[in-house]
Amino acid sequence: MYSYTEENYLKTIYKLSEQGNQSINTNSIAEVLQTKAASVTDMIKKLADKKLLNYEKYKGVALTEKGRKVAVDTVRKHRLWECFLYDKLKFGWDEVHEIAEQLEHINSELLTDKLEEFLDFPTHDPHGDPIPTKNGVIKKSNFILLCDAKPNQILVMSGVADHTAVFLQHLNKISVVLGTEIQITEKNDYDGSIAVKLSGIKSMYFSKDVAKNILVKVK
Amino acid sequence: MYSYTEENYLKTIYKLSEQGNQSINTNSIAEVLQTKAASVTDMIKKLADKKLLNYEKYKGVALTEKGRKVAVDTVRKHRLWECFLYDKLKFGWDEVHEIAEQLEHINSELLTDKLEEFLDFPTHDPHGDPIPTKNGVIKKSNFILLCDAKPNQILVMSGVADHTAVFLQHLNKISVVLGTEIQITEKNDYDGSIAVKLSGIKSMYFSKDVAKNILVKVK
DNA sequence: ACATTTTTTTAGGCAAGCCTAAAAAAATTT
DNA sequence: AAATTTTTTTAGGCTTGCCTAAAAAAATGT
Repeated sequence: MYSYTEENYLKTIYKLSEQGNQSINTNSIAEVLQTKAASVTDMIKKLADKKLLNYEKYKGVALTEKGRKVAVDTVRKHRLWECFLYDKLKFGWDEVHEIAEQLEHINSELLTDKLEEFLDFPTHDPHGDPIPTKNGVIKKSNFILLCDAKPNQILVMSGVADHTAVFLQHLNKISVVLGTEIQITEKNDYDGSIAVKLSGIKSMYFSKDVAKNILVKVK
Repeated sequence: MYSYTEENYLKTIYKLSEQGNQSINTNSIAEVLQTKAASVTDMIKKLADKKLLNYEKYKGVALTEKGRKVAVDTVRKHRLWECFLYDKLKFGWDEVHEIAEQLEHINSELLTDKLEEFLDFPTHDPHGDPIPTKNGVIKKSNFILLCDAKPNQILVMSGVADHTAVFLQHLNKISVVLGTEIQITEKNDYDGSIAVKLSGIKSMYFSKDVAKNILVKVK
């Protein structure tokens, strides 16, 4: 239906909208997609012709409902494939993204549905991101950043704000995975670092850089 | 590494070579790939430049060892994905080919290896075709055509010569699947039809068209 | 052997998706 | 408000993979 490239543009615009930006500008799309502004303008025109987004010269773009559906479906497929790679093929959570970038473009509604069933209708991917339903509904998670959480509560590691492989590998090294219980024992205003207790046992320090990229919920 | 299109050309040339043809001509490639002879000449030149095949003007082409490896690996991935779709996602054997045509181009050696392990190292795909090993070795099956088999022996349905969805659906309808026991009770020279007994119970007739597209081995 | 048909290649062109360089519009600074 | 900077768009060009039409080579028929 839509090309690999078109789907990637739509997905990128969708994700930029989610991050609060109202209307998405050419340069930010170019940056995410590692391409040039002129190429983005070309593609934007094409997608506007196909009614996938609204575009007014020099004013940025916004997805139409049609465009949003395509984008969300691509995200859905991406996250389902990540679950498959992680749960069934035993890939690490730092390895699944790249392969899912390819798999998300496989075109078969029946395949997506059967995959979802095979995985037992997962609600979140291996990074804690919610999986859109077939109808395009995404349940907003009520996770908070670890750096914003109150001390002493028992928190459950539920997701990441930084999805890069290096960050995920760092979390592996310090044994923080989805489901790990975290209790903040001390907050340092000076550098934003925190002292934590993991699974009620292991005490350690998290730098602000780490604390601001871990999503938790109160147990 | 190689594009979707390049892999499809190599796979097509490989399959035409397997069917006995020594050197593969332009028109036959065009026919399989549903394209024009001029386009094939274009691509052949490109693949020859990349040392994936040997090409002499007007003399047809033959894969190099390098080209054969790419082709066989594509076949390997295709058949492994077919197993996944059939065994794990419960697709019918008439539905798996089309989706595997997309999945076979996913580029990750680790993924292929982990998929193979997850499927428990299958040796044959849902149509009875052998799965190449990681090193590119394909075990030649010693299956024979049902129409060439001797009467009264107990035969085991082991593969198909015709891979079209209509034929596979027809086999579904008459309850012939991989593993079904078939005994030829009568051969009719006039029209090539045969009388068979399925699983030692059900008697029925197979037309020559059916009998010549079923592969069996002697039990 | 020569004429005809078939196959293959060449030539030139098109769409998708990318690029650079230049122009135009918008935003920012002074 | 004018000048400067940044952002965006346009113009023109590239590669990949496809096409049609015409030319060239090979195969076939007489």
